[in-house]
Amino acid sequence: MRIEYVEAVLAIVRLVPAGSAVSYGDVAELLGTGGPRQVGAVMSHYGSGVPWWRILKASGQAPEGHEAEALRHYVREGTALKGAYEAYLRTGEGSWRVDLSAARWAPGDEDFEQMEAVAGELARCLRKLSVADDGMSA
DNA sequence: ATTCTGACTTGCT
DNA sequence: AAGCAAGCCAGAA
Repeated sequence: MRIEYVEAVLAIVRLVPAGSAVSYGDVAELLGTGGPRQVGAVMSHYGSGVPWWRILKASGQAPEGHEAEALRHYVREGTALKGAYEAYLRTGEGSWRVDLSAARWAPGDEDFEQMEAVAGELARCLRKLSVADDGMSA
């Protein structure tokens, strides 16, 4: 995992406002590089410093192993939820999910600008690196 | 080079 | 709703 890629992912995550969320696949798409699993890998290893709970599975399920903490954030931020989350808060039992159809982040014009800047910079770095690789193999 | 693994997704049961 | 298989992208062994 290139450090440039990690930084790009984290930059996108920081743009997601409280109360909303996007899927790993969404981030990958915005980035234009890699896939959902790459984004997941970045969050797994480097996500502790950003609002990681705003990035989740396309199904709306919180990241494995962090459901309880994520739910606290959702409730505090007023993120749209569906299912028996209240019961989960009390007993730790029951299934619930983020209602992505309602909470999914809709980037504004300024957001697009920043994302484009991030994606562009990443693309530039990766292009440079691939050129270097070609040089090595030749 | 090959195989395994994973904070993923989608489609099918 | 829940489980499963396949597809997917990359890093690690």
